[in-house]
Amino acid sequence: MPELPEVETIRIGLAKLLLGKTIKSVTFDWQKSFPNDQTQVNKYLIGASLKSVNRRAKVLIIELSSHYSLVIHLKMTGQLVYKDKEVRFGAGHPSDSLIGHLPDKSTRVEIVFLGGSKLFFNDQRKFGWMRLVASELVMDMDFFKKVGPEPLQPSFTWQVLKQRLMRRKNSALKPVLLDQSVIAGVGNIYADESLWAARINPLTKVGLLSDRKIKLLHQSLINVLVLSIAKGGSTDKNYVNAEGKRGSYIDFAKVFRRDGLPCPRCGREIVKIRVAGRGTHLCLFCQPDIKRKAFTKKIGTIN
DNA sequence: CACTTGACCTGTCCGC
DNA sequence: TGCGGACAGGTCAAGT
Repeated sequence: MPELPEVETIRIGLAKLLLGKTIKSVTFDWQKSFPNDQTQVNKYLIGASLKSVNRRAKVLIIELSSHYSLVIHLKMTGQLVYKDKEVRFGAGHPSDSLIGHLPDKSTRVEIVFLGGSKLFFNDQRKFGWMRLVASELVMDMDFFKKVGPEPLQPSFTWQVLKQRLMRRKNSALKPVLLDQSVIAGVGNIYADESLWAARINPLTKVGLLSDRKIKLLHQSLINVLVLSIAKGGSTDKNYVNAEGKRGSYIDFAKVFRRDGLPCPRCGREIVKIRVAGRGTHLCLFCQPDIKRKAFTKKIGTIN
């Protein structure tokens, strides 16, 4: 669930809360969540201070003074929550926070800083991971070597999008948008939302897209991602920011998780289908299947 | 080689 | 109320 806007929101929060802090100790309860050996942890993590917090695609990279970095992928249910000694979660409006007492049963890694504040890596489904990697080797990790362009960089023009998409001409568009080697950071929520905004059916073959449609998709992707970052991301079930707070983008979503409700543009019912194994939300009227349209036209001609 | 399916996990929800 | 199964959806590996 954490996609580009959620990870970016966490990055901004962590940068504000963690920079300059020194790591005192680390504990973990699930080997796969943090597979480094104890020698490396003692040498490069304990005693190191935090220099910067960066993001590439859906991955966080916390650079340490030891010339090592903590590379973190939250996958679907991962959370990174900072807790200062003084901060009391549960204070404020109850709907603001999903986090109660920490650590809890989904806490996989707990990092304690000098002074007593803590960073919790929670992950219900244990798909996420955190890894200690020499900073100069981070971009050599397999994932980064093949990952596509950042959609919010100015260099991500519609022509770049077109060129990346056209490597997969025969594929349905949606799975291509989700492919991190094509574009970085887009997941299920923002794929559905940007396709709705651009009025493109998710099953449309990439090779059938006109330049006009690609320009529209390009702008829609950027609009959706920028708005979501401004709203602090989407909280569907698990996602919270570095302070344990929800994001509100889901209130602005037009189709995602809105099956059965009226399309905000035409009023017809939003449907949920399965595309490449993933739940996909769309308006069949606003996002007609190009193939089906062509077929209908052909029948019409025969008649 | 392009594309699909299964594995990794746990919690929740739905039907019987 | 319990129980099995589907579903949630990011990424890699394996299969067609």
